[in-house]
Amino acid sequence: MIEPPAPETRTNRRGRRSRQEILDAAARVMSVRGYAGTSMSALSKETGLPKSAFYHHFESKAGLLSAVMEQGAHAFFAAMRETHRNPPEDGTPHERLRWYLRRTGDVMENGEEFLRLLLVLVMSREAAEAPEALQTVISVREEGRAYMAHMIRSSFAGAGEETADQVANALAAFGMAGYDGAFVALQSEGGGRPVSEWMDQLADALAALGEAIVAGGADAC
Amino acid sequence: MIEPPAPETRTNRRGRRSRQEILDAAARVMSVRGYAGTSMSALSKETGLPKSAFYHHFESKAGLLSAVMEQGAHAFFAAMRETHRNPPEDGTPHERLRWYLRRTGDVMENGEEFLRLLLVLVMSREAAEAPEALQTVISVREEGRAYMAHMIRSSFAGAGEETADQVANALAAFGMAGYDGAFVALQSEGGGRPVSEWMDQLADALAALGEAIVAGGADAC
Amino acid sequence: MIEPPAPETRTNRRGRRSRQEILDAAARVMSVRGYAGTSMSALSKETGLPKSAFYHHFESKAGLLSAVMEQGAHAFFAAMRETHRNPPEDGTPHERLRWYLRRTGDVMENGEEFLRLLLVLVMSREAAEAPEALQTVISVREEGRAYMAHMIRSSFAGAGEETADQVANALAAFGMAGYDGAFVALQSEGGGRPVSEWMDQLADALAALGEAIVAGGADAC
Amino acid sequence: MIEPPAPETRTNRRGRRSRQEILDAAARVMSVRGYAGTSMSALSKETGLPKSAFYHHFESKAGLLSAVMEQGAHAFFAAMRETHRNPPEDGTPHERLRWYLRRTGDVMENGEEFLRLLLVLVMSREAAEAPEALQTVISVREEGRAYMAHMIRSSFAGAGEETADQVANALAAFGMAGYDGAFVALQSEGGGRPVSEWMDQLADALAALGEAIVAGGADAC
DNA sequence: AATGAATGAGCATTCATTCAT
DNA sequence: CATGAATGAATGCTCATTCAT
Repeated sequence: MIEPPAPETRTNRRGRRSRQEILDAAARVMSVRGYAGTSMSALSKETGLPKSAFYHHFESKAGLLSAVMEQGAHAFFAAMRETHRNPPEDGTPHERLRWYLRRTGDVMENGEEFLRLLLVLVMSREAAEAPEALQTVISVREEGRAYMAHMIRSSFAGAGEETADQVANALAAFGMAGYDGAFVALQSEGGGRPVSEWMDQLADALAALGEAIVAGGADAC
Repeated sequence: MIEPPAPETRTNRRGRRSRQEILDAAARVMSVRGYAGTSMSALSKETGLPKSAFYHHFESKAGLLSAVMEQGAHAFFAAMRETHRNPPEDGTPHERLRWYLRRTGDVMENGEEFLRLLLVLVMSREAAEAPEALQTVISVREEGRAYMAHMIRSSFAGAGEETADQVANALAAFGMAGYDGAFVALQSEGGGRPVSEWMDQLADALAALGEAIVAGGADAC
Repeated sequence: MIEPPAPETRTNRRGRRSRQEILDAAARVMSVRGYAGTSMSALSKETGLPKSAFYHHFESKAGLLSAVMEQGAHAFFAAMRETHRNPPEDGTPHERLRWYLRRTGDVMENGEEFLRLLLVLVMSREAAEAPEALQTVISVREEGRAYMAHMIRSSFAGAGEETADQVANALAAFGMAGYDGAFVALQSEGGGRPVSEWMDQLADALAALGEAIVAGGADAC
Repeated sequence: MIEPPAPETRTNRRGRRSRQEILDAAARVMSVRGYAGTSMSALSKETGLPKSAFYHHFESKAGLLSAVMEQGAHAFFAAMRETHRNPPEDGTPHERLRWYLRRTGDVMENGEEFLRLLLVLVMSREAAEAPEALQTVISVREEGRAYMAHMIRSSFAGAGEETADQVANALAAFGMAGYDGAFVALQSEGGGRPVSEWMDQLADALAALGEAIVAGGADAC
C-alpha cells in the first residue's frame, strides 16, 4: 500500500525545499538591507520557517551568507557562460565587444540581487565574521576580471594572439570598472537609461582604447 | 605663571568639540562597518564619550548619519573645487582631461571614507530610517554628475561652446561610472594599481569618445 | 529504573507555565507600582525568567498589560458570579442587599490586585500606549455597573419588575461609587475597618434610597 | 521712580515665577501620566526651562512631587473652607447636607488635577521614593475625613451635640467613600452625569442613614 | 526534519542627576 | 539665577543562538 505524500505534509522530506527557500529569502533581503541589517528573525518572518530551521540547514548567520554568495556566484557565471555560448567569429573588435557586453548587461539585470550584495560586501567590512563569504567575494572579483579579459581577447583575436593578450591585460580592469560603475549608476539613478546603452558606451570606449594599443604598441598602459 | 587648560580636561564646556569628535568617529566607523553594522556602543567606546552624549548632540542614530553625510558631502565638494582652482587654459582635451581627473583622483584618495559610506548607502537600503541621509546621497550623486560634466565641458571648450556641451552631456554619466568603478576596484583589489593610472585611463577613454563625437556629430549617444 | 523529571527542571517545554508565571508576576507588581513604574527588568528578576522570554510570550509591555487586565477581568467576574450562585429567594430588599454586597466584599478582598491596577488605569493615562488594556478597563466598568444593577434589581424584585428596574437604574451608579470608594479607603487607611462593615453600610444606604423610590415614585433621582 | 520688570527680561528675579511654572506643569502632567510616568525631560519640554532649573528649585524629582502635593493640598482645603464660609444656620439635616455637599462638588471639579494625583498615589506605591509626598497623602486623607465629619456634625447640630457627634463619627468614612467613588466615576465615565447629582444622592444617603441613627440610638454602626 | 521555548548579550534610547560657567 | 554639556545606570526591546522534544 502506497502512502502518497500529502501535498501539505508536515513531516520531513521538505529538507531541500526549505534550504532553498531560506537561501532565496536571504539573498533577497540581504541584498537590500545588507548583511548586518538583516536579522534572522526577519528571514524567519519572510519564509514562515522557524528560526531553528535556519540552524538546521546552516551553521550560523555567517554560514548562511557564505552559502548565499556561493550559490549566487555560481549562478552568475553560469549565466555569463550560457549567454556567450555562440560568440561571433568575425567582425571588428568594436562589433564583437558590443555583442559581448550587451549580453553581459542582460546578465547584470538578472543578477542584480547578487551583484548588489557583492558590492556591499566589497565596500564595507560589515561581514568580517564571514571569512568564507569574503573569500567568495575575492574569487568572484578575480573571475570577473578574467572573464572581462576573455571577452576583450576574443574581440581582438584578429590582431594576433599576442596583441590580443596585451590589449586584454591592459583593459580588463578598466572594463570591469565600467561594468561596476554602470551597475552603481543603475542602482542609484534607477532606470534613467537602459543597461544596453551603458554597455554600448563601454564597448565604444574599450574598442577605442584597444585600437590605440594595437596601433601604437606599448604607449598606453 | 600661566595655567594652561589641561589638554585632557574632563570639564564640560566643550560642546562643539565633542560634537565633532562624534561626527569623525561615526564617519570612520560607519564607512567601514556600514550603518546597520555600527552600534552606538561601538562609537561610544571609540570616542570615550558616554552614549547619552550622542543624544545630546544628535537626535538619533539616523540623525547622526544624516549629519555625517552632510558634512562629508560638504568637505568632498569643497576639496574638489579647491583642487581645480587654476585649470589649464589651453592644451588638447586629452591633456586637459588628464589634468582634471588626476586631481579628482587625489580627492578620491582623501575622501575615501566618505565615498565608501556613500556607495554603501547607494547600494543597500539599510539606512531607510534616515531619509535625510538618503536625500543627501541623491544630491551628492547629482552634483557629482554635474561636476563631471563641468570637467568635460571645460576640457572640450576649444571645440566651441555648443559642441562642448554636447560632449559633456553625452559623457558625464559614463565618466562618473568610471570614477565609481575605479573606486570600487581600489576598495576591492587594494593598491594593485595607483589611482592616477585609473584616472589616466579614464581620461584616455573620455578623450577618445569625445573626439569621436566632435568629429561625427550625432553618431554616438 | 525510572528517571523522574526534576521538579525544578530548567528545560524548555513549559510554555504555558512560563506564560502564566509572567502574567501573575506582572499583575502583582503592576498593581503595586503602576504600569509606568514597573520595569520589564523588575519582572524579569521577579520571575527569574530572562527579559527575552517576555517578548516570546507577549508582544510588548503594553501587550503584557492588556493580557493581565483581560485575565484579571475574567477571573473577577467569574468569582462574582460564583459567589452569587444561590441568592436568597425572599426577605426584605435590605436583607437581600446585605447578602449580595457582603459576598461582593469577599470578592473585593480576593481581587484586590486586579482592582488596584484597574483603578490606577482609570485615574491616570499612564498606559496610553496600551489601548487594548484601556478598552478592557472600560468594559469592566460597564460590566461592573450592570452587575450592581442586577443585584439591586434582584433585591427589589418583590416590589414588581418595573419598580425594581427603576430602582436599579437609579442606584446602580451610586452603588458602584460606594464600592469603589470603599476600596479606595481600604487601600488608603488599611484594615481600620473590615470590608464587611463597608458593605453593610452601603447596603443600608441603597436600601434606604431604594425604599424612598418605591414609596415616592419619581421623587428621587 | 518705578522700575517696571522688563516683560521678557533674561536676567534673574524670575526665580519665584519659574518655581511656580514648574509646580504647575508638574501637577498637570503628573496628574495625567502618574509620577513614574512623568519624566523630568517631559516637564522641561513642557515648561521650556532647562532640566537643571528643576534642580535649582527642588531637590529631586521626589522633592518636586512633595512640593506639588503640599501646594495642592493647601489649595484644596483653602477652597473647601472658602466655599463653606456661610453655612445655613437652620433647615433639616437633609437640606443642610445638600448645601454642604453641593459646594464640595464644586471644589471637586476645580481640584480635579490634585485629586487625581492624590488617588493615584493612594492606590499605587509608585512614589515610594517620595516619603514626604506620601505623608502629605495620609494627612490629606485624614483631614478630608475630619472635614466630612465636620459637615455631617454641622448638619445634624439640631439633634444635640452628642448625637451629632455620634452621627458624624458613624458616617464620615462612608461619606468620604461616596465622595471618592463619585470622583472615580467622573474620571472613568466622564460627564455622563453632573457632579451635583452625585453629591445630591450622597446627601440623600447620608441623611437617611443619619436619621436612622438619630431615631434608633446605637443600632447602626 | 522540524519546531516552540528559552537564553543572555547587545541594541537604540531615555532616565535622573551633576556641574562648570 | 540660569544653562548647556556631561554622565552612567536603566529603559523597552531585538539579537544570534541552543536545545529538548
